[in-house]
Amino acid sequence: MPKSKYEFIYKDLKQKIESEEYAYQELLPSENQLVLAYNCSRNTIRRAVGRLVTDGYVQTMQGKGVRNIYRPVAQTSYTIGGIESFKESSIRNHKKGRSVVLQFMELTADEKISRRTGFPVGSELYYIQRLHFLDEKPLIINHNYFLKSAACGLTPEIAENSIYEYLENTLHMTIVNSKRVMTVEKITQIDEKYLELDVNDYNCLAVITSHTYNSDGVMFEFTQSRHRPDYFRFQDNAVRRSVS
Amino acid sequence: MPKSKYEFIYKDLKQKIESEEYAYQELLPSENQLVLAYNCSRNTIRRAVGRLVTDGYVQTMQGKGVRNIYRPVAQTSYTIGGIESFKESSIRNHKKGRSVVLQFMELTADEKISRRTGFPVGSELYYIQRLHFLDEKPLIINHNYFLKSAACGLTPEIAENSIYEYLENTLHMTIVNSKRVMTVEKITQIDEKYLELDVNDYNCLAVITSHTYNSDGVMFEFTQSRHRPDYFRFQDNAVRRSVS
DNA sequence: GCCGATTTGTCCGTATGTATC
DNA sequence: CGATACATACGGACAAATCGG
Repeated sequence: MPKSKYEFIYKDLKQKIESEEYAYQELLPSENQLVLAYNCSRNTIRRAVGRLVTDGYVQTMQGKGVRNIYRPVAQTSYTIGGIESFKESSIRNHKKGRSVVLQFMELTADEKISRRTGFPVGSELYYIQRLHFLDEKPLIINHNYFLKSAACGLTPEIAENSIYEYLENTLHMTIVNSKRVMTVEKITQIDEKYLELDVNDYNCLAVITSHTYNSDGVMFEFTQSRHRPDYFRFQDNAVRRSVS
Repeated sequence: MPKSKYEFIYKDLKQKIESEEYAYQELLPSENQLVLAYNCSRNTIRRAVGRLVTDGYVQTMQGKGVRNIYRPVAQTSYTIGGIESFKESSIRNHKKGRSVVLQFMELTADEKISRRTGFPVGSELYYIQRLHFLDEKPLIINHNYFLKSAACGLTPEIAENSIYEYLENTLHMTIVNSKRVMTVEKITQIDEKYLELDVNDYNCLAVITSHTYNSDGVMFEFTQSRHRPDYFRFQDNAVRRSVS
């Protein structure tokens, strides 16, 4: 049971679009029709449709209607979405995921770590290095730094399963948003070894650096994800806005 | 003059945050206070704040307030945002941009081009290859395919300046959204030549493939942007949603 | 070209729920 | 408990764009 009405409508419409109940380029029912169908106010419909717009599922046209522009994609590789744990995206991509903890240690942020992660000097941190497999293929090396005061009680066993599951379900933390930067970097010896790469083949990989915040407003996680280039794929839908 | 009230408030708050009128981690005035300050309804405030949330500028906390989490970033490299022309992002990054047209031709989509671009077989297209310089450094090679029926009248001269400016201001097209996929690919001889890369240094680059739609719902542009890896940087703010 | 019907966009006011302090 | 804050939802009004007659 979804907690809100507009979220129910959003998911219902999304599912109808994905199952091609509306054809590509077809107009959805008008807002007023949807108001009757879902027995709610126009604002509620508009909120649901707004999410579909940002998802790139539909586009709205003043005076005309709401057009379905969703195309089912052949997912040849691993796709990244919002904020997800590796476990969650494995499930979404219908693949079998497995994680191995390469390192697990506690440390205190010095000048160098502080510059790299954004945590203040002196912060008590967990540092975790993990290798993620998808269908038994090593695809991602993660370097996680968690603020000990926010993620206390982490163990290698938890890290092997799902850290987010622990933070959300056991510590009852609410993860809110994540600022990410994507770059391309040279591979290191560690990458080469664990991701089974050959420098003569690819000598770079895709790197996602993220600062993640919880509902207390504290940046509790800094992560660098290093992705095998031949399996990396990041999807996005951008909306054009007036050039101010 | 912005066309809408909420957009004015959004930009005003954004500017106040960027100029650090509110400190990092400080709470913004409550919605009710903002209602008084801007002399508008609470809905309007909430729309403005909602955009700031998706921008990663603030986070809202039920029962507490709206916290500023914006950090001014040292922009060492070229940053990509929403849907922008190269000219627009050059200006936003305060750099001097210049574009050179390497190829300009008209062609008809055959089976192979259709598979690559998503345009139906037989579509009349412009194919444009351009090299973009930033501060006289070659950073991006673009391969553009434009639907002739939507972008008619394109010339190499326009392509050298700004195609989007032509489409929006002369043809009065409204560009709406763009589905993008980011990957890492091996460099080609063309990349090596024009981007002045050395295979022994980097042998990959960042590739952004995009399908762009206008307000008529037609996919009028397919573009592959190939970015010099050492200057590529893509920023993003992701929001965590319930795992349905 | 004009008019009216339809549809989305913006804005308002209000009521109620829920979380925080 | 009450006051304050954000979250959800409703209903109404008018503007702006589109389309058909």
